[in-house]
Amino acid sequence: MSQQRQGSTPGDAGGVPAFPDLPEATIARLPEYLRALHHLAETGAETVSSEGLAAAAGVNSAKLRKDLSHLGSYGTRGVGYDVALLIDQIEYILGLDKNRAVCLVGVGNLGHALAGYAGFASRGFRVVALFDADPSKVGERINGLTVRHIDELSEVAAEESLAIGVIATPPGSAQAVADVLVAAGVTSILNFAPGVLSVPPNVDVRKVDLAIELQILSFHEHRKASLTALPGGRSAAAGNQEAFGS
Amino acid sequence: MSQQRQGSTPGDAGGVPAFPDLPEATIARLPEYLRALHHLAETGAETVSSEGLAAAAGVNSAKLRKDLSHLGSYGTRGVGYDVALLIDQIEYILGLDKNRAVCLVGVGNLGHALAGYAGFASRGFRVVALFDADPSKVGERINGLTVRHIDELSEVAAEESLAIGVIATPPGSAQAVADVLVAAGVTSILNFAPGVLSVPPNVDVRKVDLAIELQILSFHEHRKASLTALPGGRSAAAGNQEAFGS
DNA sequence: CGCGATTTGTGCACGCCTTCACAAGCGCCT
DNA sequence: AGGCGCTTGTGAAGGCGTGCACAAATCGCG
Repeated sequence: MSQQRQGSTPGDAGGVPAFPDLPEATIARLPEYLRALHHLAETGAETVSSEGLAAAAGVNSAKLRKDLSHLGSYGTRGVGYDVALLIDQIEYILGLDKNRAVCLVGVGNLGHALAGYAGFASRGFRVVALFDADPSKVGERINGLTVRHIDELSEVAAEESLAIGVIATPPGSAQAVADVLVAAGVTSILNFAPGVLSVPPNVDVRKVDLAIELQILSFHEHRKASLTALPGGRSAAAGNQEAFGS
Repeated sequence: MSQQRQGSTPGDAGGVPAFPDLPEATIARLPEYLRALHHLAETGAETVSSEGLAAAAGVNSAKLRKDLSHLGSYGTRGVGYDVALLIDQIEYILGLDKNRAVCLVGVGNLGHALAGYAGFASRGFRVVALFDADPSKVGERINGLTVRHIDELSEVAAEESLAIGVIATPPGSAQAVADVLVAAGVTSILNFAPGVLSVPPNVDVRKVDLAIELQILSFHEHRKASLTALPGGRSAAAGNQEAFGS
């Protein structure tokens, strides 16, 4: 994933710290740390060691310390990290204090589920509008929202300041929907449709392809099967995660 | 993702080629190449150049050539790659010629959608069983399958030689379900529940966390917002993909 | 048969990320 | 007040992945 970044924004206004220049790999892990921290906060923990948090997030403790060091020194040597403070910091960096509005296009099988997915609301995202191109779906109510026709997208975007759009349409419609989203001013897209989207350079696209995940697992199955059929009964370990007392 | 691998399996039985030692990054891209190749095959193309296939898959052509070179020389200089041959090769490597059986645990909001997701069946995976712990869900019919109680999982696994399990339960149940799957002999797990799973080293886990994807996009929104508020109106490009004439 | 156009396969250099190992800093206990 | 144990933050090394640039190979045409 070849994201690139360059703004270190040295002297900035207000009391907010300058926007740090985080490695992409770190960014991808921050949400995982955040989830683990929320879990710890619920159990009443005031502080965590890098070792403890790393275990809860399924990573190496050195990696975790380096990641957190990129956003400043919020730990205390000999003690650990202040859970509440770290949560605030990560949420600020991720921009989750904005309670971002998300719209979803494509209310088919998958879109239906996403519209009702509790994990979005509980982690700072509000699904504010549902769209579909199929007239027979327009008007349907899902989880308190009414499905609207995709032609209304630009109007809604103007009212709600939509920044993030989710595409859950069949592959053939994905590019057209992306074009509509971009035209409406959406600058971040989460795409569940297989295929490559073409968007302007200022728009971010992340892709989730469920079949690809299965295919990768299938490869490892194939590999494991061809290994166990051989002499050395090597354990052939692969990407696991550490324990996490449920 | 710290997968590791070591078996180059030098001299092997039968006519099948020795199992190559592919970089993890390459493996993750093979499914994307495969999808693009199928698309090309439908349009009647006999051969593709690395440039053309790379564009269709949204990657650099040099990267594509290096990836393909890892699985052997299946291209012809001056001509390109044989589409049908390459499809067979990639499907063999990914183990998709086995038509793998998949079971799904957790028939809630998301699980319901996954059970009916057409993208699985169309790409070599058969969802053969649905499970849930909630007695009120057991017996429900979804897409031609009947939801069974999770206690029956081990019996079904014995009949169907299940290798891949999908977890779509609430976070609190995910670890328990993983334990059941592992006990039943499942060695690959696709986990949609937030949190870290603890499994034996021979079991592969891939995680898909929809909220994390949104959080990463939210970060980029935050970054872009703090950049546009500054002097140099840099374009601030990020991970896009190339065109793909639909 | 030879030549030019085209495209693959790959050696090499560069940069990012991970991991180790340790110095610096903090709190607690005596 | 001093010392001791614990934990963070980071310098340095190594590995992995990417992309360039070019040699090697193949086809088609005259």
